Amino acid sequence: MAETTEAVRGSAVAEAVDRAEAACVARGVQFTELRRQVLRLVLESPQPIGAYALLDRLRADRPGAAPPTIYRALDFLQEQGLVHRVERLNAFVGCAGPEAHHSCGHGHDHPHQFLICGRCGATAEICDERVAEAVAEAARAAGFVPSRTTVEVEGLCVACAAAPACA
Amino acid sequence: MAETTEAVRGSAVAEAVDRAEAACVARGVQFTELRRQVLRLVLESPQPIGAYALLDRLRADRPGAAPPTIYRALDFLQEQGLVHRVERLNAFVGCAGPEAHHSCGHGHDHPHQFLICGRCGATAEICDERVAEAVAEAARAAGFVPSRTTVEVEGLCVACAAAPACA
DNA sequence: CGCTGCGGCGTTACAGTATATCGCCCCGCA
DNA sequence: TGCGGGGCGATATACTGTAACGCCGCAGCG
Repeated sequence: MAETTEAVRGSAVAEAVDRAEAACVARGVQFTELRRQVLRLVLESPQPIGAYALLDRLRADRPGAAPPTIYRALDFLQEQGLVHRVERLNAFVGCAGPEAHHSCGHGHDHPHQFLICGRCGATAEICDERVAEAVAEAARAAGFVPSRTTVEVEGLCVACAAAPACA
Repeated sequence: MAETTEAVRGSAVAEAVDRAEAACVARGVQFTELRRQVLRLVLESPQPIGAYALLDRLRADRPGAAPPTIYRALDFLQEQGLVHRVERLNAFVGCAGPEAHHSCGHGHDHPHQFLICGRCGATAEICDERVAEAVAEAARAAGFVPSRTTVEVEGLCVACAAAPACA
């Protein structure tokens, strides 16, 4: 059962990595083996994962990996919109379907918001146009020219809200 | 001129500290000398200030201060809504007029948003109801029960946007 | 009075996050 | 062949944050 789940997840990850590679090729940027490995590790994590946890896992393949190794790869993946940073957690998540946002007219840095469960740690990415719009308008009203926006909500996910008594 | 400005700032800070103390007394929480000093230091900084920069300044008064000293004080001040953390900067700012938000019906953790200038580092706090509303609604639409929300916009402030050519 | 519990704080140690810098290699290009 | 840039290895270091222990003052209480 767990095997099936992991196999499914694994193939979904593999497909996402392949799509990412195709996108990078199309943009004329280098999708190297290191970047592929790091993206795979981020996508394989069911929750946001810290840079050093990522580094530990990367060392299974690359014993010599050091902090700059992982940070350089993460910087690249963020620039390409394949990975997002969750500021509240100092951690990283794979982007949910970046190509969908491109087809919606957004660039690599498409608007997004995070819903972070304070109990189980699950983090969902949503893409709400009204939120993005309201934030952009509030900024403009202050004479501010926005470039990148962070919206992160901490609270209880559906599952945890339904079971409030458990420790 | 600079003296006048600093004196004005200084007295404004002193008044804000006094208001904070009154609020804490009214709530039955302890506004100790350490907490007063840390709040003053945060308010005196024209920009968001890091925990360790704060610690350095605190040591002028308290040579023995260590990281836990500053973090405990900051935790308290955040709980009381007197200080906010800017996640993107790993830094802290004094809250702009917390009592105004209370009178508007918000608790100590009133909704707020930050506009962070990527060039000069100036950080403005705004309180836009439509943004807060849109975020809360988007979260609820996903079955999520929100508790605390972070909204941070990076971009160019009015002054820096008006002078785009300067290095 | 002594006991107990708790909050605030000092102190030490450590964990986790991030960047600077140097140098090598490969590859494309003149 | 020389040159330049990107990607990466490697070392060192800076920055941010927390765990754990213990002391002290103070309120409550038998």
